[in-house]
Amino acid sequence: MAIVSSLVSLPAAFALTCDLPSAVEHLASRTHYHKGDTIYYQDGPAEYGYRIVTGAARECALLADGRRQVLDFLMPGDVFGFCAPGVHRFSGEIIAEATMVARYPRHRVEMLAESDPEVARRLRQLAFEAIGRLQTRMTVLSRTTALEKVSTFLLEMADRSASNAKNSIALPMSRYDIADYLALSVETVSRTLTALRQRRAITFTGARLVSIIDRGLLQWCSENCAL
Amino acid sequence: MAIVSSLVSLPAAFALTCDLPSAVEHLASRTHYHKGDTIYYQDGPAEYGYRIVTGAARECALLADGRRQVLDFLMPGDVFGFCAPGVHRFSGEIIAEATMVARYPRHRVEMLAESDPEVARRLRQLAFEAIGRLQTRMTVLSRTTALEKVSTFLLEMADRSASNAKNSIALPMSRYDIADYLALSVETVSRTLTALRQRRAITFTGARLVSIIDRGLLQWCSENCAL
DNA sequence: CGATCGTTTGAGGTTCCTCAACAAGTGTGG
DNA sequence: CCACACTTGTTGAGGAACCTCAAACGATCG
Repeated sequence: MAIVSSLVSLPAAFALTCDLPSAVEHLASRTHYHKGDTIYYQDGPAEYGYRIVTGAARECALLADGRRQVLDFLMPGDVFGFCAPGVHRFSGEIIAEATMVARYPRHRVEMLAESDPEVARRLRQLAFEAIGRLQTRMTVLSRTTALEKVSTFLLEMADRSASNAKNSIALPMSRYDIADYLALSVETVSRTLTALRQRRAITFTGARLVSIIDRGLLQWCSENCAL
Repeated sequence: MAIVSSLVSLPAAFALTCDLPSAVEHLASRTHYHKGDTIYYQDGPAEYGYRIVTGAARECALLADGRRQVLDFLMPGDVFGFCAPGVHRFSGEIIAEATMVARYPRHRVEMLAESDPEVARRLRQLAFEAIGRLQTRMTVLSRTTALEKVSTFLLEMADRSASNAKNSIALPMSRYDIADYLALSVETVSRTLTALRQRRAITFTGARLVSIIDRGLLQWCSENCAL
């Protein structure tokens, strides 16, 4: 399995979006990955932070008994890997075909943060946002039925993925990924999607192309659950 | 319901433990709370960060349908409330009778971080630790049976609470709190604890006083699940 | 074309939730 | 002091939701 397809150090002028302060972006190098590539490995040294430029990835953990857990899906603009304490507790894996990832040497960013309050502030802000996202995710994982989980997931993806078409979702991940993200079995994810389709909350253009028909119904399902 | 029992601004010399840089501790004021008090409210303004000095608290969310979710238990030394974006997304509630909480004005701490790299670094570090804790918690919530959840919970509490007696746990929270923390029903929590007692993994000195007899068995239950 | 992967659907079993009752501890007021 | 309500914790019975096992179908790829 190819780990790194091509490593290109581009000058910062090529930056599509400057999510981080320019002083940090100057430290970045960009890599083009293919589906299935691993950016970093669980228990491997955590020397870099990352940002998705285009494409998509997942952060996942392999449990002792072989089960897999998807902790987060990473979409364009998402910054990750900065908070790892020495070693990565999870692995970062590419799920979309043409994915571009910006890489930042953590040690040098840390040094930058020591002298540049703006960098420090931005890092803090990113960490706080990550905490908020994780807390929201916890409220979804806990206390929810399959219908609530899947509905919430679709709304989340509609929000995060397409900036233009709010009701058209191109899911970059498989049903297995969704299942491991929501702590459900693949079959339950599939059945729940079918149920949502039969209730005319969504339609499928393809297996991974979802259109939201009735957003109100979807939101109702994501909160209220009981059908 | 009493919200704030007594508000005492103590000089930093009274600090029991200085978890934050002394420049930050100088901004702290300390409050003594009683069981049931609320430190801050969901959707209320987030002007302060907090640290538990003694006692225990919980951070919890009230869902639309009335269900409650405990996002975290807060034990002595735990810093929280710094990452709230303007308003608190959850409420902070005291669960132990005599609980002392240190309070830090967020705005002034932020200003301090702008000029003092050490403060900024410590805040970053705290945020990163919080992220790690949340990620661990997610792996517990997902993909686990009741036995796994409760076993993991007991081990976590044994680790966090008592510094001296590693195998004796004084749980400050009720079974309801545990249930809402693990996303289980109270009955399941109770039954699972009984099961662990019958298997001689733990014993009860009281309803909230647990002793670990067979830590290996408990760890096995927390990972392997299937009995 | 065969093989593998991803997705969907069906049947059966297990876990956990819900409803219900009971016991122990605590506080209140007569 | 005791009756009473209330809280907290435990246990039982029944049912619903979800997981597991199994099979079938379409798509992709060598």
